[in-house]
Amino acid sequence: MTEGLSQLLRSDARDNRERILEAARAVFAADGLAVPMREIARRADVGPATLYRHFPTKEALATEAFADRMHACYAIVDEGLADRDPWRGFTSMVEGLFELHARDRGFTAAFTAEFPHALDFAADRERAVQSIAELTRRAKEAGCLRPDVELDDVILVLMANSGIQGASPAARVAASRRFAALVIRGLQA
Amino acid sequence: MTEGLSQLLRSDARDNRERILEAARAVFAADGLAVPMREIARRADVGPATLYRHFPTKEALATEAFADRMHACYAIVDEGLADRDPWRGFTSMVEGLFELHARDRGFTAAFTAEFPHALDFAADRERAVQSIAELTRRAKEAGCLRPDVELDDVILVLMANSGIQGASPAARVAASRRFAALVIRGLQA
DNA sequence: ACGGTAACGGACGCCGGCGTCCGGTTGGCT
DNA sequence: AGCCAACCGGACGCCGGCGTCCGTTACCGT
Repeated sequence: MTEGLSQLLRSDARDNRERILEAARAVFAADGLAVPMREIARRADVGPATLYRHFPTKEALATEAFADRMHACYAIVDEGLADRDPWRGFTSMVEGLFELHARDRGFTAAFTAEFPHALDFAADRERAVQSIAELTRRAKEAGCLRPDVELDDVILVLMANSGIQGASPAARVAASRRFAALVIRGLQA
Repeated sequence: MTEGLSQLLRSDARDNRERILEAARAVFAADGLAVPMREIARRADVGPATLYRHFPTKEALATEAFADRMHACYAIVDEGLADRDPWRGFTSMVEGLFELHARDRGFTAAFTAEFPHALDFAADRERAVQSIAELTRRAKEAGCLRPDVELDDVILVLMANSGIQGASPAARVAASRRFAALVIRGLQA
């Protein structure tokens, strides 16, 4: 869909659109979703009107900008699902998602639905959640995961991970890793 | 200090000050620290100027408003410290702090130093942190806590707990309790 | 009861973000 | 080369929060 539109766009428009998305990704990741639209426009070296023409609302911009992170999410979950060892699949999924969220502040906020009326990819998120549920079920069945752990608990720790804030992204990632180890220990049978 | 000033204040001023603090506590707990000062003034049935006269900055207001929560923090930590059983002291401390933070959104934000330049009670927090460190040391010495757990890990889970958001306070508290159980399991030897 | 003064709060100007309009520019097609 | 339409972005008006000033109110001491 994006490529389809891009083909119909004039070359300068396409360039601008791409630079806007790049700037949005960078600034969202670093500072979260609360940044002014104009700041993104500035970084993309573009006027405000151009930004608003391409993305009428911040939600639309975020949806596009986070599409790749969303795919990364799928990749992580699917990779875990593909692993023969259910427990290793489960733990790698947790670790992977934790790190992804630790690296990108804005995506974390978007994923945990801090957004006014939920992003467009709410449905996509649902799909990921179902895969996580499957992964959880398998790990539990294999006797590696404590039997009283529910899907909600996994969502819960994901939310909790988003609470880990730190000055530098590096510190966040490091803290996130330690937290992952602790959580996995707590979930293990 | 507060009572000292209150004695010197005229009766209407004292009333207003108290109503402002009450309103601030309520609205901070429910909506966090991001609420406009004027909203607090409205709820306290007071003009903006009066609010600013009593508390020149939002930081000053928050410091006063959260004083009681801070005392509750101390109480929880000291209670844990007073317990004969180091492990039970440690776990009750974790559970107590988790619940306190789950009940009050604003205090959580303030405690995890989300505030611009840290609240005045940064020193107080330091004191609490030292008590937590002592509690951690004892639990580790008793062989109940895993030996590789550091103070930072306890701080880490406290931060993580602040990431748990929910529509209703009740939901937050419930989620927080489950999280506490999970964390304690992960920390146990 | 009455004067003096502490305290109140409505009203003001400032600032920064928002979303949009329109004159100018530039890409693409003949 | 030249035209047209798509596209750009500076500039505008709006809004909401901020912090302060000053005329008015009402508390307290005599």
